[in-house]
Amino acid sequence: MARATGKSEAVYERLKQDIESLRLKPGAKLSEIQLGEELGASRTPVREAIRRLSREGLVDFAPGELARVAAISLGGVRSLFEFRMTLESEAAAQVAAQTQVQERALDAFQQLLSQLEMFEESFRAMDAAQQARSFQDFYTLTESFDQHIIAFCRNPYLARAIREMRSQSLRLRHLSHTGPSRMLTSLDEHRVMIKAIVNGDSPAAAAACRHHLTQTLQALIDSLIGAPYEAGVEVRLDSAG
Amino acid sequence: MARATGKSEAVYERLKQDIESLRLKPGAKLSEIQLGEELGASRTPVREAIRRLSREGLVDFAPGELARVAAISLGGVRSLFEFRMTLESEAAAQVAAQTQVQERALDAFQQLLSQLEMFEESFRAMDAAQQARSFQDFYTLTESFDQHIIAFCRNPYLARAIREMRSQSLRLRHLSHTGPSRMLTSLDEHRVMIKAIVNGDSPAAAAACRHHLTQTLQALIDSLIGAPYEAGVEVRLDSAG
DNA sequence: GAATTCCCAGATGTATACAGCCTAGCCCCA
DNA sequence: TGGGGCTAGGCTGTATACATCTGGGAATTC
Repeated sequence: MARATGKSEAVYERLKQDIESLRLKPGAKLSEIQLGEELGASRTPVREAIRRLSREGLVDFAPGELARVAAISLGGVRSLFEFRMTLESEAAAQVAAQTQVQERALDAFQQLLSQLEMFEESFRAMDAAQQARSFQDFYTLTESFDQHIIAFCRNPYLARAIREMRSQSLRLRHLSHTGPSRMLTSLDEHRVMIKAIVNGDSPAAAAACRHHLTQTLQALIDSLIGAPYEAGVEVRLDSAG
Repeated sequence: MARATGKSEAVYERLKQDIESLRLKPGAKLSEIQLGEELGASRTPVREAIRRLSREGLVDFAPGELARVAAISLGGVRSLFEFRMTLESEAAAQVAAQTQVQERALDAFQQLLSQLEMFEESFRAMDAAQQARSFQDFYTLTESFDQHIIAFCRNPYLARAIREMRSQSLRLRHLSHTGPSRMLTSLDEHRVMIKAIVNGDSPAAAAACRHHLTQTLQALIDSLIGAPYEAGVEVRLDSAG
């Protein structure tokens, strides 16, 4: 049964979603047998999925021991964002250079810019309740930006590394409950990044990217320290990782 | 038979060595069954090892198809070095900052510096034949530098990414046949990097690292273009990757 | 009462069996 | 002689069996 979309892939996607959405909490035991029974697969595909998730940092795994959903620690979050800064500022710079020579890239980001400015305008006109309700559109927009960066980053290693770090970031988002105020500043930050990219200004794009990630990290940390047991999820406030 | 050093690990290490040393040539077929028989293991550990190697870029693997030793292309080599530049210049900068606050780090690099200067001095005194014969010591020294960077890089994601890129670089080394002239300039470049790190000068460390990798890439490319079939290994000169 | 030791349920590592898919090579036909 | 279809072999994906090990709790001892 060697189908293109095999069971291993299905188990992987399912587990990834469950971990990203915090449906599976950090520290939860991941028994191959139990998961296999739950997801209707045997141990082999489950095993493979767990290994893949382990390399993406969503699962803590040591040979011979029980695999567990990766813990979340303040130090780990800092490290993650620091690394993302290294990767994504470089990617932003490369993409900015790319828009000057590849029309498709320029078009894509110009279109994204106008989408963002339209949304930003209507968003600013909303009251707080409406703003809070449109957070899904906000996420769709920012995710679209990330996808563009990955898609137009011509270095495949860099693109893959960024993609692999995304899963962890997505999980953290579910702990931070971004409010309307942060959404507004984040929209600003995105606008600055996109403009730099469209203008082909690599240093500005890199700087804007670093700034955005710094602000996002700060908002996240404030959120974590303010409510370290949000949604029943423990966040270790030590400096490990 | 779940020993601490399991068969999966053994198969992985063995395959990795065989690929790095070009004993297994790019494009060589990696059949799970055949490898299992050769290495005295069953398909399961071999499977796992192949997946791990695929992640490190040493194996080209697509679901349902035969896994093959990763091809080497000029474009791929460029991408690899560009990515290494992103990672390692950042790490060098971080480690430079580290030596100012952590005595162990400072000591380690000062010791490495004196080792390198001693070797450099004696190396310059050798004739060409002697220099060519001491290339193993040269490699030991430069690898020691890489290990120090990884060991004292406080960001675990960055450290892991650098470590995972090393296997591919090691394989490429076997194609370039670094000569005494390049060894000398490489020693210089390393001395500059280490001095910047010891002095705690992060920007200088990053710049020196970029310079070193640029020079190394150039030497490698010259070598590849000059003899693209070195050791019976085909190097694709297209721009893929 | 606390620490230590022993023990067993359950988990992992590995081997092997079975089912579908891909490929390569041969044969047949125009 | 060249091209297309067919068959056979081997390969991967998945399931399951077996040996060994982990680790968590109960009983025991100081």
